[in-house]
Amino acid sequence: MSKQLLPLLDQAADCHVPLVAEPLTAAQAEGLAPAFKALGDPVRLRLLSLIASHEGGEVCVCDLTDAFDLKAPTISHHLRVLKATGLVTADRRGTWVYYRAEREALDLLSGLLAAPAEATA
Amino acid sequence: MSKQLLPLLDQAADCHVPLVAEPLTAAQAEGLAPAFKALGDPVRLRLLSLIASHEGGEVCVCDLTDAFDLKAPTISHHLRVLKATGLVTADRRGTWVYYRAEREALDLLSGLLAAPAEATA
DNA sequence: CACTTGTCTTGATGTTTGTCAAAATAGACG
DNA sequence: CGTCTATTTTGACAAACATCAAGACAAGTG
Repeated sequence: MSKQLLPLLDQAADCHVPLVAEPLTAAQAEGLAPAFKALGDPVRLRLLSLIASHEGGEVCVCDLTDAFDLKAPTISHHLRVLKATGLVTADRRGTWVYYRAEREALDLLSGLLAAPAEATA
Repeated sequence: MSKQLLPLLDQAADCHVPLVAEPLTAAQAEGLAPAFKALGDPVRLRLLSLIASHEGGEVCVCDLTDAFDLKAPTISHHLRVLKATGLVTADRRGTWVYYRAEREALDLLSGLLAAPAEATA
């Protein structure tokens, strides 16, 4: 119920209106910026894409590590950033840890950038 | 014609498919990340929102400066970042410079995060 | 041409960030 | 319980960043 799926997006959850429609408040902007910042790194963007697009909805870290020329700690660091914003969630099952994309968070951000219903000139 | 409305989003313009649908290539991610990074700062997020939501579609820098507790050079810096990614365009008319949001760029990013047509489970 | 106002550029500074090596934790398997 | 693999945490360092003061540039006004 009061599950906190979107840690950093929480306070901003009340703005389902595109930022094109009305100016964000300073508080909303501070709540939303970390999510975009998390997407602002090529590695994290690919990580999220790999996770979100993977069949079954979840991916083992071991599979993610192989897709990059980066050491495991670096991948782990980026995953933590994504997790901190609520864009993904982690779930350990035995030896392996699986990451899953949080569509709710993606929808929030997508809607924020979308055009407001009507026109697109 | 070959107008370059989306400087940094240019190379990534060929991915109109949500990142949920299929994994981004490294090149696509590198092309897109700067745009999200530009949105990853509270000040820039508010700036974009102020510009995009303003009646008439454009805003004078002088109006933007007043909305923040920041010096003019700082605002100018953030506007330049937004401009470099193609999220906004600038246009000097006489004494004042007007900024305008580039809906094409916003649509691209929004679509990238959107769910792929069908389900939303 | 001088003066004023609006905007941007340059240079400097303290903070944040991406990356890795080394060490720590978590679980499986003898 | 010891050992092996998977993942995370810690610590360190260079690169990138946000911010400002000072100065430069643009354009309108006397």
